[in-house]
Amino acid sequence: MTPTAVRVRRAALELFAERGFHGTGIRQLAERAGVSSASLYHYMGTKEELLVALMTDSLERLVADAQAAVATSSDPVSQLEALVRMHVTAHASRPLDTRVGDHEVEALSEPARAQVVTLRDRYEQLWQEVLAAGLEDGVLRSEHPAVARRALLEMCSGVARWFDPAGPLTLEGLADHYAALACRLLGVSPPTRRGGADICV
Amino acid sequence: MTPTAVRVRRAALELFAERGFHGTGIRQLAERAGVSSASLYHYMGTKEELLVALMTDSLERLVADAQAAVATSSDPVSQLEALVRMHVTAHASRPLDTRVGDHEVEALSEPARAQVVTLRDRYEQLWQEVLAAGLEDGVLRSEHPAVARRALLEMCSGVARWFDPAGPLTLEGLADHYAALACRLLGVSPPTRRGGADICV
Amino acid sequence: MTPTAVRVRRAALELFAERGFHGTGIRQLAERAGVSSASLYHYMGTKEELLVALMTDSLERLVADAQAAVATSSDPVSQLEALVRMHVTAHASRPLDTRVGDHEVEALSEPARAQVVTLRDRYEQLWQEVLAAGLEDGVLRSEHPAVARRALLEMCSGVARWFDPAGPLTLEGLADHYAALACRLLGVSPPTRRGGADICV
Amino acid sequence: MTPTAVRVRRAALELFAERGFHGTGIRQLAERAGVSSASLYHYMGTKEELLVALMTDSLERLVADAQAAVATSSDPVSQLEALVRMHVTAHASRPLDTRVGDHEVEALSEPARAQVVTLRDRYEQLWQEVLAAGLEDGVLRSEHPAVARRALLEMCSGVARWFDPAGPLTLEGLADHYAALACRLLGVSPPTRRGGADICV
DNA sequence: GATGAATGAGGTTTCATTCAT
DNA sequence: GATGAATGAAACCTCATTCAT
Repeated sequence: MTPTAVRVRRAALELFAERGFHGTGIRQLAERAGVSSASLYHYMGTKEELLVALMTDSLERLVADAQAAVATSSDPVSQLEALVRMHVTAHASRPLDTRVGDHEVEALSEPARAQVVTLRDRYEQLWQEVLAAGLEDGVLRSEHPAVARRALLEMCSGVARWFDPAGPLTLEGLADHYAALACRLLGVSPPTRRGGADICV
Repeated sequence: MTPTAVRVRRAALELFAERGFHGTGIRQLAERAGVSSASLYHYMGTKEELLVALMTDSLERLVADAQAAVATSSDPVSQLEALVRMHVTAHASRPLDTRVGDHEVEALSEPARAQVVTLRDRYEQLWQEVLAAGLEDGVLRSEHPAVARRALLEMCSGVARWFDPAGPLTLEGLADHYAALACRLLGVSPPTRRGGADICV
Repeated sequence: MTPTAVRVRRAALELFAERGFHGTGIRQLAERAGVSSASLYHYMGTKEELLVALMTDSLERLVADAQAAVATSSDPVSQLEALVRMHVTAHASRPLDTRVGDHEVEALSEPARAQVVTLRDRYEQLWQEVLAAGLEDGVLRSEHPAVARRALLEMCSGVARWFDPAGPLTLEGLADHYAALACRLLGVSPPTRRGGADICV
Repeated sequence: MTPTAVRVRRAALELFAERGFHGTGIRQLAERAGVSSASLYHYMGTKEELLVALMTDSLERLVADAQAAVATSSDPVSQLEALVRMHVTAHASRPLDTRVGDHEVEALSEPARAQVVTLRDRYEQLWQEVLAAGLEDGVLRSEHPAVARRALLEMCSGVARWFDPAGPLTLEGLADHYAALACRLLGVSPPTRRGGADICV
């Protein structure tokens, strides 16, 4: 990718996150990227295809990272912790990607939307499998697993909307925090883990 | 409000929630409301003023309900529980309102945006006051109160994106669930409350 | 149709005939019709749909007139003469319609093109049936009927490109001329018709 | 001309004939010619200059061939037959050239249009001179010579729109056909020519 | 109260063309 | 000789809005 191509994608990411897909004009995009609006079309197909590219890249990266997270262990609790840490870190460090991914699915028309939704489902499927394994093993507990999964994801995704890297919390600290919270949410008894350290949620 | 006026607001709420403010055209609005696009202007000022009205109504109701929730008790823990129950119930039962309120603030231009942000801040201020009181009293505990407040709100607001009234969970059950979760998030020792019942989060 | 709608169609007909469909801009169209380019869209779908409407109307009229012409007699020679007179008259008096119909079929995209081609084929089918009947009866003669049909049509259609109503020839005279010519082209022996008058082609 | 230059001209001829000058984009041209759109500009001036070149070449060839046809004899009837045979052969064997020449004159801007029209007029002038000589000699007869000339030309040019070299008719046969037809059109008494053979038109 | 007609501004995209490499 | 990158102008079309009826 040429520097200009990178600038175009960066501009799109910023503007789609700030103002939404429909709220972003092609001319604003061009201005932010530092090219003419006609030149934009060397680096993208249509505005929508640009959105699809951004979403697809972001989701594919998330899926790959999730697969890697799951692969670190065969213990559902450890897998869940790894997923949460990865998810929170991703959302805190790349909030633009995730905000666009979360808010602009409705802006896509078929068949692009179906493709993106498929990717997102694949990602959530990984969480579901880990949760299901943990619930079957009895190391995780929940009255409403489906609800718990969504609540957990919403909570973790929320960091993209407020986390400030210049704030008092490091990415590492944030990930720790949320991993512990996830365990509580799913009934993992804390004392038996990590030498019983006093983890304040 | 005449029936048509109600239909216009309902249509706007649905479409702004579905497709976003910028993604909704005045003609779609008219069609959904069952009037001509010219007639729309008997029931609203501009498209943006319609959005402002929807947001303002929704937020004012939320603020009023929050004030009522806080007034039910002078105990910070009870107040927090009441806030959570109210917030979750509102988001689960009126997801369109809250989705519009959460996503479309950026679509407003000044000075409308400032007004809406002021209302939202007033709402969050109520949470902050309850949390601050609880933390000072020592009945709530948190390493990072600001983080905890936002994480809690994100988690609770999330229900607007997934709660299904036809699903297995009642609004009541959902509110119970989240009230308990909020307590855990803020270090309220469960055994001392409600006769030590085993509340599964 | 409102006066403005008529002006829009007239403008389109003139410009599409003069400069071609692709050579005519929406702004020229608007200017010629005396409306703004945005107002144009009250009277048409897209530019292409306007072209389709013009072509369809013109062809349907031609087909109807051809059916009427054929219905005037059961004698193939008389039918052919009626067809030629009608065709020549139509092309001489409405040259814009026929020029657009002849030149701009390629500008259409599917499925509109197929519809228009179907109409045109239906029209030519009428000629073919008359010719076939005449050939079978032996009152018409041709070495290459298919060639004769196309040559005849081309010759008759050509008047749209040069006939001048202010010139020395009346529409009536023109039609006479071409009817006689068609008879010669198809081997009708002139002496037996119209009392053997000296018809100069 | 280099092979690439030939390919460019061939591509332009095909596309201008298929889709018209305004309907053909520079990028389609490049693709059909197998070069980049920038490279196109090594082989042409502007798109319009390319059209002018194609038309000029085609018309100059036509003029030269017409002059040669006229030079074959001093008998107006023979000259007319030679012109018709040449014109029909040209239109049947090079339909792209003639279609572009016939349809795209309007696409030219001045002064190019004037040049092309001058060439076309020079061509038609040759026909007119032959017809005038024949009429004066009394070997050709027509009520409306101007009409006859245009009708004759339209009829002959029409072959470019339908002649199929793979069809039943050879170029030679086609030329014979049209030469005989032209004679009839202009009142040449057939019996006195070619030993009175029964020429079926 | 209701709407068809109208429009200036702006939407996204494509145009023919140039130029540095 | 060839081309990727770039662009001003213009393409078609839709926008939110107004107004006479």
